[in-house]
Amino acid sequence: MKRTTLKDLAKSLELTEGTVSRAMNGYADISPRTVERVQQAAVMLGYKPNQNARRLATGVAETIAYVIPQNHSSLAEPFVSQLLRGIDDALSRRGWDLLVSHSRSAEDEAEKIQRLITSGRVSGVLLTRPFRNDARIKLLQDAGFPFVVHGRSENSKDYAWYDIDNKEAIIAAVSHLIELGHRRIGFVGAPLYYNFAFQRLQGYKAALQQSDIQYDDSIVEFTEMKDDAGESAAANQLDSDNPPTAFVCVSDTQALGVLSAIRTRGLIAGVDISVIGYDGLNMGRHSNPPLTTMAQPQVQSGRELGDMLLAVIDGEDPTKHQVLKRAELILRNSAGPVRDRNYH
Amino acid sequence: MKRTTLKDLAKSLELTEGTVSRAMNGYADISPRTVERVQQAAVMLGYKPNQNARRLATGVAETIAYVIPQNHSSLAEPFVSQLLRGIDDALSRRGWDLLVSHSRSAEDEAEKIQRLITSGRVSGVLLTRPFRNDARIKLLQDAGFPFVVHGRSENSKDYAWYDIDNKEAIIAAVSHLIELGHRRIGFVGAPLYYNFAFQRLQGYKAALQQSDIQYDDSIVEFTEMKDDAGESAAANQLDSDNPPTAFVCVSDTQALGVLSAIRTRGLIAGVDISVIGYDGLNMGRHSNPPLTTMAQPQVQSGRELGDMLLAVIDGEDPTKHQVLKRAELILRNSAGPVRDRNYH
DNA sequence: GTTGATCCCGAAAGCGGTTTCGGGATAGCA
DNA sequence: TGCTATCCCGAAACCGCTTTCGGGATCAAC
Repeated sequence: MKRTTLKDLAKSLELTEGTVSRAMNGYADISPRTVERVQQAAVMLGYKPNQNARRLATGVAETIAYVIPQNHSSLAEPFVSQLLRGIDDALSRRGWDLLVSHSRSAEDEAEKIQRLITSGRVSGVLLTRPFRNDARIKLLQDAGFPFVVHGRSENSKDYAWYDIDNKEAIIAAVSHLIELGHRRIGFVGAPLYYNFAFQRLQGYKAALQQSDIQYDDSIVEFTEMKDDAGESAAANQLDSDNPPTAFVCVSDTQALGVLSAIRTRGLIAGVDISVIGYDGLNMGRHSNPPLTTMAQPQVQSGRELGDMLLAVIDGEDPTKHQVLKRAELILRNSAGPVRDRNYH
Repeated sequence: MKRTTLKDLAKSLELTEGTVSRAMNGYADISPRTVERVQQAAVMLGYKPNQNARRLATGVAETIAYVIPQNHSSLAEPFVSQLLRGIDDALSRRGWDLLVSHSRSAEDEAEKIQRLITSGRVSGVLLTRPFRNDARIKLLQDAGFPFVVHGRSENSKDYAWYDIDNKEAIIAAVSHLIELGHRRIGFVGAPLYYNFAFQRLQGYKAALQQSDIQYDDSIVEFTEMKDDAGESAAANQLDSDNPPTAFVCVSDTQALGVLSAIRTRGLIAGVDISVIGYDGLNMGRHSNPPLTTMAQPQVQSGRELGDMLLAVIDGEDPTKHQVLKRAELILRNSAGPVRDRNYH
């Protein structure tokens, strides 16, 4: 099962390894005839360059890493898969590889990144779910290592990122509810050290302000991004003296929990209580009722993220690669006109 | 941003590169004192071995590839992510890397596998969704390359695999329906070139036979594993003259589509028509109604798959690594007692 | 027929590790 | 003290490919 190596190929062609190598890599100083011969022999002998040798020699790993944070809640994970597909699309156009790495904790993640970049295994890193103040980003910056962030931290002017306008998206969601007549709108948020969570909260506040609605922290909560957490958050508010008539959530996962809480209480989401999620997960089409949500195409995101990272690795100015997308409101059935409070 | 290399380390310790290398790799011919010194210096200087060099020298890639087939339907993808986490768990105990590779078609996949194994990038391959007669498996076998399959092909005695007992699982599902009084049970299957699809069909037939129910191919369909496909399959049957009172599906994805079809017709799943899915996706908890399904823990599967592959790479006999698990019936609300046909 | 430029290719030095081999220094024993 | 066994480490080859450098052939031009 010995692989055919460059040496074998060279020998069979009565050429030098160096010459063959240059022929395969499109150097100009090789005659077309020789190139032709080499390529034919290569397919004949089934020659595939040993990537490890090539990477060692060139110093480029031709691999990028996608680092998945510890607490990606299980229900949110469909989009990880979609994203991966998109990234792989972008990379495979160049024949690059995609490494995925899970982390157990924030420190673990920093540690893993450190190892990844100093061990020469990857030539770039894709970060996700940045904190407002993110040590990983600082680490990559200090190391001068190519990276792009899916999302952005508070100070995002110096690196490449791809994000959706979180604030604007939540404003759209809340406005939609307001147009439906809702004035008491609960907010199911995420921990504020996530910058997206912070931004979405800003959006919530801004939207209320636009309509002269008083911000009331008794109906805003910050929970884990899990269905259970969303459910209990909603439960608290629904059981209170002055429950909201609608919820906006920062994730579909939590929104599904909210739907459960509503259903459990004999109420009908979209009729008695409105709910808007965030992520546009496909599965929201099958929830009870189907979930109105803020969406963004994940495969496409992955593709763009991959291309961006490639560009940055090629030496392009990271700050030239900062793209902000808009989320789209997907109307399904979980949000409807406000209804007079005839329950409770 | 120059990395510290083995040479640097050796120089600073006034030792040879070879000696330092052996010290770091736990060779016996290095005095404990020297090992100690080396290790300290290593952390001092932040030395991390260059993986490409190491891989070139040792000939082992310390990386395994997970090859995701083209048509993993989007709704089934949550479990890909879970699986990846499990695999990564297993690998990271050794510090190995996980490469994921998507393929666009069956040929593309064979091509990618070929490249992966001959380019020295990986030391093992994880296959999934095998066909009854799978060219990829043959390719890997012929190459003598370490691999393990998630699932198995028709002839599975010669390689390592991890599978759930598909036939038994469907028997359990169908039997459950039969116990609930159903006798006319539709089957929403998948293309039979997938071996799991074939096995599940076998289970369906066997279960019917056990209860002396005639197999009726007018209520069995083989569709893509997508929600839409499930929906239209169910639609056909529901709109027929003699519709089934229950469905068993080979995936949750399809089952969700079936639920839609039922709902669309003003019927209530779990009351008017029963449905059982397959996969145990978490999202089934939030469908309408929550989906009764055959489940299997995916993270755990990933972990075991990873460990198995590692073992095979270590040279263990692949045929010693064939594990068959049982799926578990998760009772939710989409399957209930048969009801008199008072609709239609 | 020289001269210079041009075209191709050979030679060789890495890239950063691993691993075998052999021998000097030390220890053990007589 | 002398001899052998043991312990450590240095030396060097090697993994397979890339890339710079230099020079022999070839060709055009004078």
